Amino acid sequence: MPKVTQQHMDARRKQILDAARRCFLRDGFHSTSMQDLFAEAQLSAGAVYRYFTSKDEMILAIAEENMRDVLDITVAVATNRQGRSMGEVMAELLDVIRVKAVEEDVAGLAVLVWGEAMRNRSLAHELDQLMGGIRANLVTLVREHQEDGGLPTNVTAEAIASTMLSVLPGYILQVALFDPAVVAEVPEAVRALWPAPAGER
Amino acid sequence: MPKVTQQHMDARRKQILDAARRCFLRDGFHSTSMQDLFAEAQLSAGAVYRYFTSKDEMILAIAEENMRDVLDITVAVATNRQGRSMGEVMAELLDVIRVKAVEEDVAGLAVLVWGEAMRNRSLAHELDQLMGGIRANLVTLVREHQEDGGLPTNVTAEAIASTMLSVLPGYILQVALFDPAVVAEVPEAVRALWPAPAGER
DNA sequence: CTCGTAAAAGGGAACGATCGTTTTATTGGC
DNA sequence: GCCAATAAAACGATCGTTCCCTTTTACGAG
Repeated sequence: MPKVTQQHMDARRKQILDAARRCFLRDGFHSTSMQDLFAEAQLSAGAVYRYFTSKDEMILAIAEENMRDVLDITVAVATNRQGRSMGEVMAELLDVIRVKAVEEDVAGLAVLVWGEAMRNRSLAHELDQLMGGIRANLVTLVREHQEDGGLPTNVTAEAIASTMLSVLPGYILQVALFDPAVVAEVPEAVRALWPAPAGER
Repeated sequence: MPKVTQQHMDARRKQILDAARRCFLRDGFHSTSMQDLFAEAQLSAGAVYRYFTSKDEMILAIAEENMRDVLDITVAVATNRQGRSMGEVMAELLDVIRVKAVEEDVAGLAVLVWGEAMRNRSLAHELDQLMGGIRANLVTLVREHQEDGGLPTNVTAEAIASTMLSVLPGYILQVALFDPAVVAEVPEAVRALWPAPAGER
């Protein structure tokens, strides 16, 4: 017989996760102490440990949430193609990521997750699946643009998609760590590098 | 009046740094304890602290060494251009990085450094300078290939170079964390995406 | 060449601090 | 008056680092 409503529990959980996000972004996963986190969440140890059994579980929850966000972004952008060139799709993807980086620090968290995946095999596996999912979305796009002449056909669609995919972490890294002005021109360049074929312009 | 030779001290320092590299790659910077490191180096605490005043100093030394390695690689590849297409230069760069990733774990260490830069502003600044240096090398290459028609001229050379630069972290991330087969085709695709202009083939 | 010596290098126990977590005590709604 | 929810103190473990003692080293004197 719960004493509080489900929505209250959900709100508490969100309150804790939001505080954890801020702490982790400020100090990194392992330099954030649980004491820091309690203070940030304005809760006691007992309260937090009622919702999460360990620090690792919180790290995992936040990492997975961030990976879901990134996948959702790419699916949304890749689905809405309607005759745009490959460069236009990629440029929009980068722009959306930049916005989400400013609003929710999606980029900074992603960089932290990469580092954590280096010493956490299951997290690395989840990251592998995330990137595999993004690549799958890109492959179908690439294939369409190979057929209409917008992309070379002497290599596989998978190879080109992997290259497009490789642009994302570099962009995310720079948005997370440096002045955004450094990569401000990249979407524009991406559009120029992979325009619509001459016949369709 | 030193009591041991300089080369002995250099050897000890290298012995410690090599052990630290292995530890950091295995457990990450902050989950590696100094005790782990003493055991890996087969030295006592007193011995290690004679060569490094703190753990952070060791992290910094290893991070800077790795950044120097990456810059050296790009300078070497970018200098040896001799009429190759932009795609060929980038493909060779990726291939060299893959080899160095297997031999010396350059890629894994780079991913760790990115994460550390998130909570260390001076390290982030050094990383910014590293990427700025790589971009500077790419800009001159891009400019040449814009002139011979191999790359579009409706965007700046800096913008295109930034895009090329963005491919590197994504490639490094995947080489460090996943099966290398995942990105095996990328160099080939890069060659196809940015070939020499038709007139020069 | 041999030995004595000063000083640096190395070993390892021990330090206080802080870690993540658990336990205990108290509160407050039903 | 019960019981979930929270707060706060306390836990043992382990952290990075320091201290002190022993060993090893280079080098000058005989």
